[in-house]
Amino acid sequence: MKKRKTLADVAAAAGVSKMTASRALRGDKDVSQASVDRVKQAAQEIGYYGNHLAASLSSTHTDLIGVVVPSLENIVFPQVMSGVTDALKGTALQPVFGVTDYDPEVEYATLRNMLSWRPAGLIVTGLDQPEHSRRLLADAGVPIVQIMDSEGEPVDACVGFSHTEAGRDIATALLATGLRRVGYVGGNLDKDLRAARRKAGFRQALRDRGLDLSGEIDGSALPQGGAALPAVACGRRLTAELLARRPELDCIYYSNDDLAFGGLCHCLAAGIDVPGQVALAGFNGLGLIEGFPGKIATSRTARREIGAAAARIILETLQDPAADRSRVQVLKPVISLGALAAES
Amino acid sequence: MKKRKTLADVAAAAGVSKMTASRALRGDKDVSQASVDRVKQAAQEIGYYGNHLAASLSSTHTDLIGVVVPSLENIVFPQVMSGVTDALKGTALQPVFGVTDYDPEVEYATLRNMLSWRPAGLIVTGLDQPEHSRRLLADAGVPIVQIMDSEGEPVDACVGFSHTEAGRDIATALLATGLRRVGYVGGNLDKDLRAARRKAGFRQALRDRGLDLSGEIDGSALPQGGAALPAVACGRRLTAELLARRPELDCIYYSNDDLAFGGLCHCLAAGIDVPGQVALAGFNGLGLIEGFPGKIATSRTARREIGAAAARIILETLQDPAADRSRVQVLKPVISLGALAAES
DNA sequence: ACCGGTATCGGTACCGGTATTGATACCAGT
DNA sequence: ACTGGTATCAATACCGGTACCGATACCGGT
Repeated sequence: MKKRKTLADVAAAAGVSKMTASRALRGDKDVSQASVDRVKQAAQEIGYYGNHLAASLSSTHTDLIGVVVPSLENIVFPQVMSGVTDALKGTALQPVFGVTDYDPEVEYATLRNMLSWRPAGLIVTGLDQPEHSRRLLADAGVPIVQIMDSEGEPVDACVGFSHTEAGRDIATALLATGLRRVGYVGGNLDKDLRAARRKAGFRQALRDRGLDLSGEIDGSALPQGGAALPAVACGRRLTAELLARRPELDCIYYSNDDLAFGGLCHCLAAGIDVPGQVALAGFNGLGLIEGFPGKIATSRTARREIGAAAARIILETLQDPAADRSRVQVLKPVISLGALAAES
Repeated sequence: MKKRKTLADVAAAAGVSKMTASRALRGDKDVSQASVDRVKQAAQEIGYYGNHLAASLSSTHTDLIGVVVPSLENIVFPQVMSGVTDALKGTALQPVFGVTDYDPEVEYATLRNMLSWRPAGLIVTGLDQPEHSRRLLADAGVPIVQIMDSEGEPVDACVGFSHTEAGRDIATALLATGLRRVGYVGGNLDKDLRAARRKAGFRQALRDRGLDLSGEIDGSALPQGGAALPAVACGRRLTAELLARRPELDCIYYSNDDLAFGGLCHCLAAGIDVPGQVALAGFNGLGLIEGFPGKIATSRTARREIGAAAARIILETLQDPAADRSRVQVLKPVISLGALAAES
């Protein structure tokens, strides 16, 4: 392989100094149009494309925005990433993604790794990082936006909503339609702390009315904890099990839409009327729910918007670091009861 | 904000030279255990975490693997990314993701951008990059793996399968069960060239038997081209339209599983027996198909495996650039006919 | 012709690390 | 005591750009 082209090559080819070539390519001023043309022409001809490493080291700043999410398998997070990407389109900033698998240690390592690239800003999922991660973020010296949550103290800024409240709200809405014997189906509560808070909020709302969960089951009931199973299939199996044990349930709350949808599949196959016989409620408002309009109640989260809003906060903070804006931005999920609404 | 810690700070705190500190932190040899301990201790105390920009510029190599995918909205690509991430876990290499929105110009820009970070390798979706992008890849001087396809000449290596063949194969399998009046529902064929090739292969297989598509429809039939609609809902609407126009169809092939699933939703709601009255076939083998086991035929693509295999090829090439291995690795989709198989 | 101002360009010193080479200390062997 | 080898560390020269500042050329005004 031939040696990589450097700015010096471009400069030589264009017959100008390195400095002028640098300015010409970056569109700096103080360069004659003639020089700009010659330099760009030369760069084009020899196939030069710059070196971000050198540029960033020299200018002591990058155009990178680190985005840390817990998972790629749950479509919600790619959608958040999409929102970030879209909001950054047309700006100089560029997103870089990292995945933590819901593991705080992996998260810490990912954050350290990202910071060692000296990003211009960081978007991190969740507010409940362990102390050492929080300190890392606090000392980073760049705008930090925590997303998908609003319960707790953000390191810097945050965009999201209260999961406890989300659980409480949908419980309240469901109870208002007259449902009373409520069950719960969960995924991996031990790792997904936000799902756990939704459940807690949900349960709290039940208790506030003198009720409680009339039955529950989670992924650990399945072989290998159900980890190997696609979420939809998992929800289907868990629902079958739960309804076998507690046929009297008139409502099931799931930790997310995929599971809830699996539940619907079971009910359809088993001839159980939804929501007449048993109502189902999920979380997120995924596209697959539209397949059976109205069948599943859900809280529609604004994940693309959250990603976009986070990106915008970073952008604005970089433009005007002084301006003080509200640190917490709440984008509350919108409850959709589907067919239940008509019945109530 | 206090000034960022540098290696010099660590060295000063530990009472050694910059060089020794560098070696100690990287685990190089020729450093006494006592020094290593002191340096690590010092780094820990002052909260030093390195600067990849400087390190990479200095050593003229990075641990970055660029991964370029067309979309994040289709869960298939996050799964590919997951496969890459997993395969790279435990190695020094680190994936960086880029999204092109199926736009060749965006792709070109993304590739240039990635290359200017001097990655150690590149994983790119598809084999049909335009000429200038191909040249960029060919001249990059790092291992390149193109994925999700095997038709055409790879720049370097590739892992995937033939989409033409995939379309042909499922057509053949469907026809073998006696189906004859076959329709097609597509998404954005104009941009997704691989989906277009599947359709072409599918159609070719029909023609080889003296048949042809008995009806077809695509996203452009919907307001805004159906772009705003979730894929499942889109499939549902398109299926309704197509079956209204061509009620005689006994089979519909979709450009992917999401659309096919939408079709199933329509049929269930409309009381159309699947696959008895009309058989449905999708593409990918997504988890949501498991919701109604056997209802939808599909070609199960090994996308996680493809991502992992691509990552492994890069790893091996970096370890031993000389070793010549096969440049094309085919991971053929596995056809699953579901309930159709039993009937035939 | 001389002056100051503007437009354009180049030289130098870094950015924060690492590869390389050279220096130092200490030891055993003879 | 002297030599050679080994272990450990430090100094120097970059990596490929950019910030900063000084230099040059050219202009109109007087």
